[in-house]
Amino acid sequence: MPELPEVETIRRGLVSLIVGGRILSVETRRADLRFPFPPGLDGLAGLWIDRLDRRAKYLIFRLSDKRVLLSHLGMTGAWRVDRAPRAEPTRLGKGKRTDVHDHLIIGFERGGQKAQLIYNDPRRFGYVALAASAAEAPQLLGLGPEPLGNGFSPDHLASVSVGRAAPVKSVLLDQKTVAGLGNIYVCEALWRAGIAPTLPAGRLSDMAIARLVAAIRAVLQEAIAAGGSTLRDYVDATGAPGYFQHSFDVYGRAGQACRRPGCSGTVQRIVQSGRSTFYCPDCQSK
DNA sequence: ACCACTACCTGAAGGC
DNA sequence: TGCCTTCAGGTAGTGG
Repeated sequence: MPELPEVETIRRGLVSLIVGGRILSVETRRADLRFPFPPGLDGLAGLWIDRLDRRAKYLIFRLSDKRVLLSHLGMTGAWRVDRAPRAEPTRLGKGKRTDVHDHLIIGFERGGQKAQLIYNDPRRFGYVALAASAAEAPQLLGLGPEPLGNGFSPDHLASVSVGRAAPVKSVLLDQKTVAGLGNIYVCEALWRAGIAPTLPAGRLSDMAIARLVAAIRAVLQEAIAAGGSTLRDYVDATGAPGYFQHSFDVYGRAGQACRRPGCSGTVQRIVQSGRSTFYCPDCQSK
């Protein structure tokens, strides 16, 4: 599901619902997601949620004892807030608020009102982790710069591309290169920059690198403004879908006409490193 | 160090 | 209706 724009959209939606809240209880519905739940989750009761930040595709819940709860959403992870208490599992039938894929339920109180912060993840590729601080979270070490921050520059992309034989598509998907891109936005950015996804990263010209950095920034900013992209099941913290999928130029458009003015090419689907790549061979040539 | 491939898990969609 | 195959927003681990 979620690349940087979707995670950022979820973060923004959750902030106004949970920041300032006090955790009352933590319930896990099964022993593990992709990785086992960390021990001591129930020990979070009594702490306040001071802030909610994002780094790359991770949500960072900052707690009042300075610890952080990290959340990676994998392919299908989602957070939502239920205002009313959930129905007990014994109450079945229509209108039930339970879901077999609700794996983590954090009860909290905010402004005198009780609510639940719920993590749902059908495929369970996501996970949560606890760390003494964000700086000490191993998951965040080694991540490349934020694509919308100052650390992501043509110079940076050029320096990590030197000598690389791997296709530029694969290098951009590597979170050590730049943190937060996924399959959709890499395809879209390469199309905007007019660069073939198969080009070895080390053969990018300085001009191409400059176009690519600008394209990555632009597509992510536009996607955030649109609330992310909903392919099948992604929704934000309030249950609303994104709508950037209507702006895709290549992703999911195999066999359709290239949208670049003056280009008469057809979008192709190929497989790189086991993942679908969508591009126009006619205008993505360098 | 680099690169490609596989596994992890569930569900939706399409073909027959 | 149902069975089977393919595909899906990610990434950690393995082996060449």
